[in-house]
Amino acid sequence: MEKRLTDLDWSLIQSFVAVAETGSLSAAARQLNASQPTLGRHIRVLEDHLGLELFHRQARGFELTHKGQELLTPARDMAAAMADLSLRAAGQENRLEGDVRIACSVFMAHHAMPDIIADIRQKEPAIKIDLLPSDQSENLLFREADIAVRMYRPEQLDMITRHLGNISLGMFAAQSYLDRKGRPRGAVDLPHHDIVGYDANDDIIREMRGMGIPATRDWFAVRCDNQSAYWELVRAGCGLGFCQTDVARKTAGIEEVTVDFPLPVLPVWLTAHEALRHTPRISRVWELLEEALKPLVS
Amino acid sequence: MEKRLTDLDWSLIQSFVAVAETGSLSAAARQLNASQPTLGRHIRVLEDHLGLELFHRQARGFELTHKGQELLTPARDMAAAMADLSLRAAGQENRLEGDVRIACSVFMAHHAMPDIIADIRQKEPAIKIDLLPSDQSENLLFREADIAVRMYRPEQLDMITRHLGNISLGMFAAQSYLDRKGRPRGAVDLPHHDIVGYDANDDIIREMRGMGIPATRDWFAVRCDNQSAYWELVRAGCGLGFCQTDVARKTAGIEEVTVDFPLPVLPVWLTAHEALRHTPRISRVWELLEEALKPLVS
DNA sequence: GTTTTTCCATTCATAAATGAATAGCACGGC
DNA sequence: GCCGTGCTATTCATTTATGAATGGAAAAAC
Repeated sequence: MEKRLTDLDWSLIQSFVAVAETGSLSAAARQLNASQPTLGRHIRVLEDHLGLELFHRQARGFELTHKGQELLTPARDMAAAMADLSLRAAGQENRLEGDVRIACSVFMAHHAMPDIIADIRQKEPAIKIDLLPSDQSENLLFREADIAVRMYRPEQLDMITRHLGNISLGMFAAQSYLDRKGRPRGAVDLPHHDIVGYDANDDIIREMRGMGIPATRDWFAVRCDNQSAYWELVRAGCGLGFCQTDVARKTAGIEEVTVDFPLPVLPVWLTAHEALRHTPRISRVWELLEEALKPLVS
Repeated sequence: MEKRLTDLDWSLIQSFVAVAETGSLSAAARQLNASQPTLGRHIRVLEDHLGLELFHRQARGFELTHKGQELLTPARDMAAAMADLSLRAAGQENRLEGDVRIACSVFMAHHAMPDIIADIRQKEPAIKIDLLPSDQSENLLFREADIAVRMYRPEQLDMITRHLGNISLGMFAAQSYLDRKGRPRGAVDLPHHDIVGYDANDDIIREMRGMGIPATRDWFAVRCDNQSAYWELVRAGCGLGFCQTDVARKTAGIEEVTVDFPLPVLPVWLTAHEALRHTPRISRVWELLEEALKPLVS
């Protein structure tokens, strides 16, 4: 016998939102820490229950039908209410234990954060840390992360932010490269050198052009968007490259290259959701992060 | 390992709302068509996950803590969004089959509705009917019923309503009673008769006083709030009683008593949620109800 | 004061859900 | 054109959730 709509299991809507937003059962399964057959069954059960076809089945995923689109609005309202609830719940917790999720750049995840997190783990063994390396702007609103370390001022509402200071950048190269190609004495020498650049990411090009240096994509003999791999390329002698001075100076076999133009600094911000400011494990980790990051900035 | 908050199963919130609003695991289980141990586990899992105590355990049920109260707001937002979603889904259906839930008074559920529903079932075998006898004002907003038959003008927003007409009332008694006690000729004779009245429900008293008849609770030798039982009491000869004239006239062994004061009429309204007006099975049942109820009213 | 009723917590057999494994398909990259 | 990738659908062994049964407690009814 067909059940009433009020008997609909809310977790089916949870699955519906995930599939609608990711575009596939597999991606939704990864997002919800479930499996692809499970998500597939949830969508089928939901469609049978509502008597509606919510998705067009494509070879490479699911696409919302118009009817499915119509239902996504209230479904997202449920997701927003759920996020609100979990935020309020987290804000009320008083245990100095549990998980804390920290988002930061991929590069920082490779360099500064491992030692910092090792330190946090020693000081607070009951707190477990999830590290989210990402060069995209995390949406803290849905609590994909509890605390974020940012290189730009966060502008979301309801967030607490603190500017810790600035990281200076420098231009560096492997000694092996410099021995082979010579040491540039200024901007005029740069066209005679190999420079490691980004691929699709045009941050460097825009920054150089902003300084009056007519850089183009062709200037870069080696290009890579992954910042950690980028640094390994520089270290391997592929050319000149940019790096945070504190990281570079710790790297063996690397020399700082004199530049006669000013390089920008990177601001470093800590940010977290305002509702969590008094959650013991969040405020404790914030404290420890601040303590650890302060010496790295000016 | 403790899971992230975003991994919280939304159906736990569904259970949370039900327990919060009903005040007990058992009542919530009945409401959600689940079992008491299941609801108990859901609340425990939710509390463990959030790290919060949401309810005080009482001997006769669960009472929200302050923290639980705080979370009820977003939890109810989820419920509201779910109701909106299921309404939109229902509004989009195009099948002339499925369940339709009809709410009406207990009395009507006993008398007029069985024949009407038998007729609907014959005409539309693919439509299944749930009948909700209730003398309380159902909240159609959360779709406890799809269509309601009302004796007062529904005033909720977003509803479609139609006034079908009015049911007339009369005063009746069993022939056996009248043979024994005589036939009253007017209001002046009433104090010499037994009248079947209500118990806690003071509708009759208020109505009589409104007509200038100084009725009190003591006037009624037999009192019962259950309207079907009430009518059986009248039929059994317990005294004079009020009834819808169409129902009374079909009852063997019952005589209408002449009264020299006007009795009120009962308006009959059909009402349903506006969003469902084009849902085939809803509009079909509405049609059939209207067709069947029209002859009963003037 | 006693009995009845309603509730929650616990146990465990059963039912239902899950996910590993797999096949097949279509698209994208080379 | 071929190969690799990512996807969905299906099957079935395993895991997990459910609910029947039960005991105990407290409140309500008599």
